[in-house]
Amino acid sequence: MASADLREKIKEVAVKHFNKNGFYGTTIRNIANDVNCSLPMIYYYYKNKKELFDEIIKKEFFNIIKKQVSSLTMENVIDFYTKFIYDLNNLSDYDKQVYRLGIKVYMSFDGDEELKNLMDEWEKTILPRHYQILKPYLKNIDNEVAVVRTLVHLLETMIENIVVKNRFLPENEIREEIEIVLRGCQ
Amino acid sequence: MASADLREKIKEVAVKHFNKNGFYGTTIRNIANDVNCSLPMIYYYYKNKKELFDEIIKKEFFNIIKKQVSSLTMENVIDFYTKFIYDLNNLSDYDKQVYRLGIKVYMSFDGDEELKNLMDEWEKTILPRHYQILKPYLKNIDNEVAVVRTLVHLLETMIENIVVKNRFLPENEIREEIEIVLRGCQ
DNA sequence: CTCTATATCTAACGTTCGTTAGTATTTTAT
DNA sequence: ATAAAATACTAACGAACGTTAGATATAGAG
Repeated sequence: MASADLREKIKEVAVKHFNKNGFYGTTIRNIANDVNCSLPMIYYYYKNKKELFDEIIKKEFFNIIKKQVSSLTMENVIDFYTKFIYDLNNLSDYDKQVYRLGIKVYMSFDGDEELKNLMDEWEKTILPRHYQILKPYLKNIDNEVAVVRTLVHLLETMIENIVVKNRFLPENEIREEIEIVLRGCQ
Repeated sequence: MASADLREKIKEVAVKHFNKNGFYGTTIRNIANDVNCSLPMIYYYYKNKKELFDEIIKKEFFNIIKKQVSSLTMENVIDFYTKFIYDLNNLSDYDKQVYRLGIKVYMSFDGDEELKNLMDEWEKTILPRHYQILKPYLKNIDNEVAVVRTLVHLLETMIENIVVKNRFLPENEIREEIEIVLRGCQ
């Protein structure tokens, strides 16, 4: 097997194991078994178990998040947010599992303090970003901040449904819920 | 120490450990250390680690949930749901941690298949129950089901904020968000 | 006071874990 | 073709784990 491929395959399998059994429930031996390589090969490519876990969150998870953020606003906010959520349905299995593991860490259900701090930093940027996106459409609304907060809360549950509970969310249901919160805008 | 007390204390400490480190990251030795008893005492009161974990979910968690469900509807839905969520802030530390562990299992971030099935059964009852509560107030609304679904989604995020992320949610913020979703009712 | 049941302990068993030392194989560069 | 570097393996170490055997202490009943 070509070297870079094996390194990626290890990470891919590790994501599944960390998701299913958590950091402590995952063993290097089980990963090596599923990858069909010997146990020390994991240590050839990763310093130790923690570094493997860290790389998944720090590189893979935040890559997905950054990709998502760079998706551009459309002329219609409701269309934009509907697409924003609906597109999660079509994430690759690997991306979905990485996302799921990220949420697990985000809720401090797994991972260490350092990763949790990264997540807290990330979380702080969420509300302001959506406030910027929504601002132009919130002219004739009195409780601007509450609407943004409510929408972000709603988005969070929908993301969890798709990514954590692995459910398909139909576009019309997503749109309905977003419309209920943003009804009265523009 | 009186016998029944020790049994409860073990469970109390176990909840903290399972929350912080997950099922596999929790060791009977660490629990015994924190409880200040010898290791085999855990096995005197619980068959094994799994039974200890199971009892927390099956008895403690579902007790909290059942208590919550039995809270009676008030004349005003918005008051009712605001109180429903706000009261979570005042849960005891122990109850909050038990609730948190339950959510962890609910999202299948921990626990085994059997517990996950219990959670799935529970989940099926959520939407219908809230539909019953809201029905009288949804007369002049066309998309009844979507409103109920959106509200339940919103409640879920707020519960997670209080119980999982351990944040205090002020009553006015809770009310604002519920009002946004239920605006136009009654 | 003694017997018995309950509550608690020390010590250990066998297993599995993360990790590494040491060695062999394959690829690449010259 | 051969030396060097990269990739892979077998085997093992020491530590920690879940669990239990067996002994000891405590308390209530007669």
